[in-house]
Amino acid sequence: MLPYNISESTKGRMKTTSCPHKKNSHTSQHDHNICIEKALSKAEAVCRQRGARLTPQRRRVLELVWQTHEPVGAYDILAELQKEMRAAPPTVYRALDFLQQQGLIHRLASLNAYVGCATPDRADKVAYLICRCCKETSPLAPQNLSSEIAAQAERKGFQIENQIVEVLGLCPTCQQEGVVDE
Amino acid sequence: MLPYNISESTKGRMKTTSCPHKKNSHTSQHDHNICIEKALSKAEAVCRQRGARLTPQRRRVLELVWQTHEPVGAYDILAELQKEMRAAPPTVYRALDFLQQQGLIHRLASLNAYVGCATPDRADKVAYLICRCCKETSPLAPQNLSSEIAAQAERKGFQIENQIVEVLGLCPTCQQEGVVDE
DNA sequence: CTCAGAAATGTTATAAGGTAACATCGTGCG
DNA sequence: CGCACGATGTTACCTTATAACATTTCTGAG
Ligand SMILES: [Zn+2]
Ligand SMILES: [Zn+2]
Ligand SMILES: [Zn+2]
Ligand SMILES: [Zn+2]
Repeated sequence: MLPYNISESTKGRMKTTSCPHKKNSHTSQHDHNICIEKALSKAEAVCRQRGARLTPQRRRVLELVWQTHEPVGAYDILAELQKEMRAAPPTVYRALDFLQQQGLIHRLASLNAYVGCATPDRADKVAYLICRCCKETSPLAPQNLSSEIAAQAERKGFQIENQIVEVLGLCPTCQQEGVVDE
Repeated sequence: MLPYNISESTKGRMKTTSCPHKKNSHTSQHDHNICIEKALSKAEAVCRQRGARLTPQRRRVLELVWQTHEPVGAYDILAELQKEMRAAPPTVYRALDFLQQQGLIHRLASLNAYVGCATPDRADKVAYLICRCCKETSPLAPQNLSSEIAAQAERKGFQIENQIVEVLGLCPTCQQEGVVDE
């Protein structure tokens, strides 16, 4: 058996959640292949323009992140990669680091997971709503947040490099379904 | 040797950072014992008022979190506790969970670490500036941020339960000292 | 072309953070 | 007393991430 094999609990967890009403999820309401294609071609364009090397592996990892609109864990990606090749954690983390640097994905610190970014060309600071039940994410318009943060930081002489805004709660669907208790 | 023993790299890391100019840190510019005393007495008061039980262990963990204004890792606290008693990770995490529920500490998701909260009586959502070099944290005024977030969330029918705002960068001191490269 | 340096990837091992599950203890109340 | 409940103890394990070093692949200068 390979080293770094994936535990049963992790195995096959890709795309599944504890959410009882995944049927209504964003992902199932549209042709997601289009999302993936768009993301990949945009990534190619952005990297070409910047002289960044979107190697086949990095591209593949990006594709795997984009398999769903839910945040995906690094080891979920590793498990998928291992179906195709021999792979160890550093392979995945390096690719994720690269993709993050290029703004092609974002890491959600509250979930230790990654989501694809649909607008890697915009240097926008990012903010997300995250449903604690179905894990769906929804980007917030960052302008006002960022400017307020920037103003306060400037007042203190603090030089911003990165900002994390993650709002946890219940999405409309999960509220309707009566999901309760924190 | 005890189980859950602390690695050499972690051992004694409490209160140390990679920051070359810790001398200027907030912590060294004031009588920190006052901070600790204030925090503990406030905690007692808050818990008494709420009927929450600030047991000796929980109190001790809170005290350890307050040893510094820097964020402290759970295993750093464990290491300190183990100098006094036999202790395992759940002991620390349970105490941290309790303290967090009471708003006595906050977890910084971007650092996997915890800081004491000086205003546990206020139900304010919290936001922090975090220096990537010296790790000092500085709370942001959350009102405008929270109201902007609330407005956007409401527009989407999203029910907020918790929010994380962590701004990473360089504090004034570290900028002066010429810390560079991201 | 070629070869040296840089960038990317492979490989092994381990660190660091966190939780499940079940046993035990202590205290207050019927 | 005896039981219910919250807190703590204990063992074992899981998940996430990185260090360190070897090897391969790419790229550009000469
Ligand atoms: Zn889609
Ligand atoms: Zn939901
Ligand atoms: Zn202080
Ligand atoms: Zn600093």
